[in-house]
Amino acid sequence: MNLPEGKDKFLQSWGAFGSSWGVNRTMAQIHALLMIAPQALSADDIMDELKISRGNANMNLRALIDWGLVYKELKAGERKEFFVAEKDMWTVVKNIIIQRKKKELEPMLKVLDELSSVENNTPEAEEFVRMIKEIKLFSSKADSTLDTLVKADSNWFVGTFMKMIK
Amino acid sequence: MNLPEGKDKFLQSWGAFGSSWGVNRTMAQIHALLMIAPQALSADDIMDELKISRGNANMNLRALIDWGLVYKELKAGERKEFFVAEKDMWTVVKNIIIQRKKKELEPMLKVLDELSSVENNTPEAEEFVRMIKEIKLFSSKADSTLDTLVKADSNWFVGTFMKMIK
DNA sequence: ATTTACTTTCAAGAAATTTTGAAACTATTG
DNA sequence: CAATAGTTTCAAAATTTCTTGAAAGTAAAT
Repeated sequence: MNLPEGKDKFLQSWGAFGSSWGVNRTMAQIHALLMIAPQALSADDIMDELKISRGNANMNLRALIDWGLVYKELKAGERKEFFVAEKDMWTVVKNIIIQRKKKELEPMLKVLDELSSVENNTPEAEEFVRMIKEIKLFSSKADSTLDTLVKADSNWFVGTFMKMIK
Repeated sequence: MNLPEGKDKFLQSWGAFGSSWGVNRTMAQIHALLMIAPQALSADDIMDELKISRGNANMNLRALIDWGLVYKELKAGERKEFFVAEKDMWTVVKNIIIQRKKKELEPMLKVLDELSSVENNTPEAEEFVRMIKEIKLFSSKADSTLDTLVKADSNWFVGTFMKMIK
């Protein structure tokens, strides 16, 4: 396979993959494009390569920057902004975990906490509270596991953890 | 908070939570409803409680059964089918991992494998292949970590792993 | 073999999400 | 300060995803 074919296939697949992971197709594709780019790209480069509008490129780039997956780069003497991807996969995954934990898991934990104080006088209410508590216990464990994972460094993940579970 | 309020809040939140995790809102809500139900529910019960159509209920129930998150239950003397949720959270999460790994991670690994044989003669192609290989390495590790996790039993997860990383 | 009870399917409609593009905005240059 | 180069915003359009409901399907009961 040659480069243009390969690039295209990667952009396609990464886009599809991303969209099943809570990152929209274009956002994932911009990230993919920047990951394989040997140097920083401008908004226009990205619009050209992915055939997307300026607005779309801009909005998704901002989101990627928010998530810590892309950085702005200013080139001396150039007026435009250039963009580079965070290329370390461990950092990429870590940042995604941080964002999604904050936006999804933590609010859920808060709700579960409120719900575990539902009056449990009937058998139905009893079952409800029992189940909520089980879910809460499990979710808190997942939450703290993720905290630890995020604090751990890449070497720990690829080294110790992998050895341990093998 | 009383039971009806609590139930409602849980169904709402779990629906929203699910939809950011690749499970559609209704599918997550049906699962939530069945998790807190003290006994098996019929399709009509589910339609009533969630105010959804028969078709919707049926399709999402089938999907939940496919994923191993819900079971059919036949009651003696009853012609209708009843449904119960898998209530063990570890099994729930495990089954979701199995499904998503198969549908999302594994195809991606296959693509990455094909892409790592792109001709690398130019600097751009070299960077491409280098990056693809890094992503592939990382993804294979994630893949085998998930395999191990799925094989491990609940106690291992809540016990050993938690202790180790704490 | 017909009725009755229930389940499944799927095309069309509704809703949610994403994308566009042009106008507004900001900052640099001459 | 006017012109130029570039960025941001956001309402409307396009696309994708989900839901409905009625018709078709299945199978137990009479």
